[in-house]
Amino acid sequence: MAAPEIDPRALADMQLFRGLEGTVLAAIAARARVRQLPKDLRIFSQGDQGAHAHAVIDGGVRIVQTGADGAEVVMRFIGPGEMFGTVALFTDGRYPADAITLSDTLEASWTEAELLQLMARYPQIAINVIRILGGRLQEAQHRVRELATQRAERRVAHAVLRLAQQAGHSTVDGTAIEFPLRRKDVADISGTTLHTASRILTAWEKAGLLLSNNQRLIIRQPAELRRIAEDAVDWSEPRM
Amino acid sequence: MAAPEIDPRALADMQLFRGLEGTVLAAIAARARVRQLPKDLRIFSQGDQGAHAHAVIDGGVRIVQTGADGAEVVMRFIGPGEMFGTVALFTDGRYPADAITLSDTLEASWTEAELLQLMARYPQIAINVIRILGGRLQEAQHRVRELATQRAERRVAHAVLRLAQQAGHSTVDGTAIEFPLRRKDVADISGTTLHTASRILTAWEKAGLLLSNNQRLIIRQPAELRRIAEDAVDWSEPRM
DNA sequence: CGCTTCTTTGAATTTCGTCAAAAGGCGTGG
DNA sequence: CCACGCCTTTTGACGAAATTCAAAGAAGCG
Repeated sequence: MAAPEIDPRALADMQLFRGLEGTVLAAIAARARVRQLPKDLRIFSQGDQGAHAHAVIDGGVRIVQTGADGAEVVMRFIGPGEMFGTVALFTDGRYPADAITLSDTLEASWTEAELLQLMARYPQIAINVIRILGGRLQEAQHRVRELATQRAERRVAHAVLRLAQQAGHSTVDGTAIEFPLRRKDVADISGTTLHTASRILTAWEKAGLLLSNNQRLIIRQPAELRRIAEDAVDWSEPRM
Repeated sequence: MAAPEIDPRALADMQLFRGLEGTVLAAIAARARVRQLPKDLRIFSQGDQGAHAHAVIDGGVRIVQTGADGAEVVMRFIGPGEMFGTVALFTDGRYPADAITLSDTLEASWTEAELLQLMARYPQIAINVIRILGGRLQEAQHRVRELATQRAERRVAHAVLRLAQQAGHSTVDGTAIEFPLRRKDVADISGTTLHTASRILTAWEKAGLLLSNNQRLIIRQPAELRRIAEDAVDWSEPRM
């Protein structure tokens, strides 16, 4: 197991500390709380008080929001080098979603107060936070537009492509998505139901666009998927 | 009409400059570019380069994103004291949406470089920006969940309530929303069509929940609207 | 007063969620 | 090694919600 210490060079790759010098990074690393976490651990829960700034060094985290009615939406998957828990910073300090590890994960975190001190001393950090939040906001707005205007099939196509881009690696068969994805996960990212997601993915598999095996997705024809995401092709029709 | 000068006290009410002293505010006001803009003016367009930090002093602005297919979504309405154009800050400098005045509007803006200098000198400003972006992100995520899981009527209810909270002022009849809202605007914030929005609002008006006159909305029974937003009451049914 | 923009309303159509049920996989424990 | 149970996936049928199509009124503005 990794000891709770951290290589400052790992920080250099993080968006949060981009543009800082080595000595500064070392100071920041010294202040970090670093933890090795098991798979399926809940790092924080929706409504929890006491916001920290978190970052994934290795592994992955799923951010899920649950509504009063129990409906779940996956807000985001966090990979190495990305920060999370940012929304609550400097506001009411309550996390707006659950964060759960996708696999064994090495995580660093800082308290709000620490981050505040760091930002006061190194304004570049504040700029970085602003940049990160701006990017997330842009992404969220993009999703809002998708959900508001596009049909389920297109949204699923977008979601799969996004995942492939974010966490895909090439194999002989095509681009494989690293982590296991249940149909329900796909549905919860795409804003549809388990059933609709299943129908769509099955149709695509029959059409040879992708492979689905044991919760692993492999994209075989990204170009076609992109056509579906952008144009209006209906692959759910029987095809021979 | 207002000359292109600005009362520092107006800045004190802005989220962006909260917590700053009067002398500082005066300095910031001196650097601002202030413009009186006519109704329906496009302040910036999706894809434009050269991001500024903008703020509405008086009036209102509609932020609209348009997809490749021409579908429009209203990302947000900006009222007095709110900033906009924030997403593009410190990233690629390209605005991700159009900004159009809802009525005659007094607007202040600062270049990215100016804001950078101000933040370096007054770190509180950076904190404020982070807080604003965090809030916006939270709101966007909330909308994602809404769109992914709720029916049109509920979404419209939420949208109206949000607007009332954001830009409502009390009148004898109820809470009036400051800026003019076409049915299409309501539809585009709620993620539905002009027609559905019209049907829903008309039903509510018949039920006495709100008044709609000349693109002005007045909420008469916010409690009932909140019931619709949270519970599952169907006010579109004929009722006598 | 005519034109443009906005709103309302009806009817047909479609997508998608809901209900229901069965089949497939995988691991555990007998 | 097989049986059992749990979780996941598939599939069909149905219905409801909402978009689409169509058209007519209403209201503001020049």
